[in-house]
Amino acid sequence: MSYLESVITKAEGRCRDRGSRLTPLRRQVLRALVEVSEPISAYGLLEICNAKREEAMPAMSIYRILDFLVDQQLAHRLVSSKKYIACSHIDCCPKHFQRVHFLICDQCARVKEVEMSEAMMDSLNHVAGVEGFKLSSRQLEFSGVCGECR
Amino acid sequence: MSYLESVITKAEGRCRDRGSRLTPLRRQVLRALVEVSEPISAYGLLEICNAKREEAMPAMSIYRILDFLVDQQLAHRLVSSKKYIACSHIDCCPKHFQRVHFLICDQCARVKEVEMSEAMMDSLNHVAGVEGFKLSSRQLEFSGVCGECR
DNA sequence: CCATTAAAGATATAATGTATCATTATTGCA
DNA sequence: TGCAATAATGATACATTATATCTTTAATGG
Repeated sequence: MSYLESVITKAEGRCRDRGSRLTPLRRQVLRALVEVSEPISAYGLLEICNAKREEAMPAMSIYRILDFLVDQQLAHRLVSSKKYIACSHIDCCPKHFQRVHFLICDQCARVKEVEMSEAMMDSLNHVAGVEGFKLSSRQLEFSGVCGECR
Repeated sequence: MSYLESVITKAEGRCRDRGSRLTPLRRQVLRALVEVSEPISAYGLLEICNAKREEAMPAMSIYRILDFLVDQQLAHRLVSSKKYIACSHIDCCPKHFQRVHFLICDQCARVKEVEMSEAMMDSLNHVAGVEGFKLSSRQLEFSGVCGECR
């Protein structure tokens, strides 16, 4: 079984566990997202999907489905670049999702998911706490230059 | 002299020091941005400015001017909400700008600028470094709930 | 005062994202 | 099974955010 197929199977199981369904359309979108493997815009992904379909789906659908995939922790939305990327932990465990953050290369735009240590998150929470804020766990996006581009 | 006027005067000086000009139009936009004091979209700010003008300026102008203000470290662009806010350090020193990050309240949308300690930035750089990344100093946006909303 | 450069105006359009209502598919239950 | 309730998708329209490009006006330095 190819990596792609095993990812889809895992994803399907995870959805089922959460009481939701990875429908054929959603599966198609997820498959395309995993295949491109780099951040892609909603419309970019729509174009790829529609190229493979006889009936084009509307933009609304891709947004709905991407929302669903993010919700299911199968994909991430990168707010700084308005792009989407498949979660790099689909095929292992979903526990990473809460502490995942992103390193985004300014030059090649590639993305690396990283996990913050408890200690680091504690420090960040402390900084916020001094200002009276309670941080909600949300992903951080760091920009920089990746090893390959240096 | 009002706070607003002192801010504008400071801003003008800072621009001059950097060899650029805070033209009347740019001043008008900055003034409006300082006055609203909360994050506002480019088009929202455009509307406010145009309400005060006999001749409406085009959308292009507000984007150009906001880019300029961000460049001059007089304003910040909040990428997560696609809004702009005046830098809270216009009237003191510009040295903060490099280490400024944002706490954004999920509920009231208000924003607090915070500075990270050297130690914190070192830790973050270390995490990135392990993955081969060299972070470029860019602002981070943390979401959470502010003291007043809790 | 004129040439050069910077800023602003004008216009069009691209890219991103959402609202809403109709239709189709799925599921659970009598 | 068959039907009601719910979930997903289709279709359409439109709102919001952002940029490209060319023209005109203003400022600045010699």
